[in-house]
Amino acid sequence: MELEAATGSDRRRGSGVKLAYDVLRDEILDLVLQPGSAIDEVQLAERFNMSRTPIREALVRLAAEGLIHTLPNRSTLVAPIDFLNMHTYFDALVLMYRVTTKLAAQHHRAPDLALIKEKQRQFADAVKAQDALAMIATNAEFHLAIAEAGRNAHFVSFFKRLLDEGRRILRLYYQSYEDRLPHRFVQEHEDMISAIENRNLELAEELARDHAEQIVAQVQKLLVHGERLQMII
Amino acid sequence: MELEAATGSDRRRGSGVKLAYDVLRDEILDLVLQPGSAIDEVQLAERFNMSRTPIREALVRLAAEGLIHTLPNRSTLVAPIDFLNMHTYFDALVLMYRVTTKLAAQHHRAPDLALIKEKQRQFADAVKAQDALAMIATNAEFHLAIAEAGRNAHFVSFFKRLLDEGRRILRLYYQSYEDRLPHRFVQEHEDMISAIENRNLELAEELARDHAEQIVAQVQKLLVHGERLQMII
DNA sequence: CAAGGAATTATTGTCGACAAATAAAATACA
DNA sequence: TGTATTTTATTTGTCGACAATAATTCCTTG
Repeated sequence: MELEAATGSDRRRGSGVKLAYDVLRDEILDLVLQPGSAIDEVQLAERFNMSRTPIREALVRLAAEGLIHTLPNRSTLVAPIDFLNMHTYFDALVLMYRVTTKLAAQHHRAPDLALIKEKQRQFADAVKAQDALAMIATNAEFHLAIAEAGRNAHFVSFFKRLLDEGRRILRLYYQSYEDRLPHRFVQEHEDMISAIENRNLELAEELARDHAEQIVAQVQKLLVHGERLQMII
Repeated sequence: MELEAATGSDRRRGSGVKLAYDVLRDEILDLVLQPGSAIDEVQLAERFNMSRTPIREALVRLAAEGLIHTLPNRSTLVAPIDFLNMHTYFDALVLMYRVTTKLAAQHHRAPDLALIKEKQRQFADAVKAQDALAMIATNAEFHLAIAEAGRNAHFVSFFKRLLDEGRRILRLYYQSYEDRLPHRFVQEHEDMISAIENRNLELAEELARDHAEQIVAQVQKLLVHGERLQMII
């Protein structure tokens, strides 16, 4: 039996940071790395078979996105989940759901709709398969596709950031529940698609708001009951 | 006559990046660095009397904020101003004006209001003094103070980013006009403060929207006329 | 003389090492 | 025994150097 890969790291020149960044980002958002836990540069450097320089660059980028916090001259740690101000997050999320969906109804073109429906199919499949992780991912992609159809890059990037942050929260949600409820979301998605397709701006926005508040209510109900989540803070 | 400072660079340990970041950011936003122009790392390293490492970190952070673009293995350049999609920027800006002002009316406390009024005084002074740069800066600070009073960190950071980006556009605006119009903005600010103080959510949002659209209209009127601005693209 | 290819140059991405700053441990002292 | 102080150790921030990639120049060839 051989050792894995070993030092045979012939990566292409600029790909080091991207690799570290992507992996770390996923691990943070999928709660593989505990919120609040410390991050060691040298350890990461060894793990990824590269020097500290590209690791640091990846960390700087993650810090810029708010996914890690850097204490000067001291450790850097995975950003904690801010349960106290959760409602501000939901406010922002609901607003972005509304705005992007409305804009999609206004500005979408044919290929946009095809992509949105494709993502919806994938989401439905994930729900059918009761694959929580896939649900979270495809749901985010679905709404991001809608946002793209709205053709406002500023909203897209802000929304994307919120959805990322939300991955950590939803992860907790799906972990706790037994994956029963999301069927309802599939139908709500379908309704939103119809509204977008018919260019019914008001309806699209209304459905998006209801959909968002629906999810928010579910998650909040869980958070109130589940003091056990406090463990993770 | 002596040479300036020379290599006597006793900065404190983590301050190098911050210095480079702050200076470059200001120079980009104040149009000292032309949008689209190239950035040379070595040159910056010499200028700031430090190695390329902290310079690179500053650049990575600026790139994360969208203020510079990095072409892999090639030069990095100051982010161009996207005149084509300017309307999407204005849409986002108007929405954030509305949302943050409404939230401020809802959640502000006494010290918030004091800070807002303080910023408003500074803005009025800048208008009186016809100091365009000060107007831009204090106006941004005024609206950011309002956003802070709204107590939603997500909105604050998004709004901050938009206002930063806007500094470059407003810079063009104030450069071209002869600094005559802004008096009107002072009164509009006063009205917004009153609405916030009286906790009149609807009025606050309405005034903020009008105020924002007022500014947008001014800038757009300029941009339509001023093909000369295309030079800067 | 134009076009394609080879050599040169410039600039970035990565590395290993060192030094400053902080945290932890060990020691001294009341 | 508990607190203050020195010592040690760990970890970050910075540096100079090297290597890979792309841009540029120069040369060859049709």
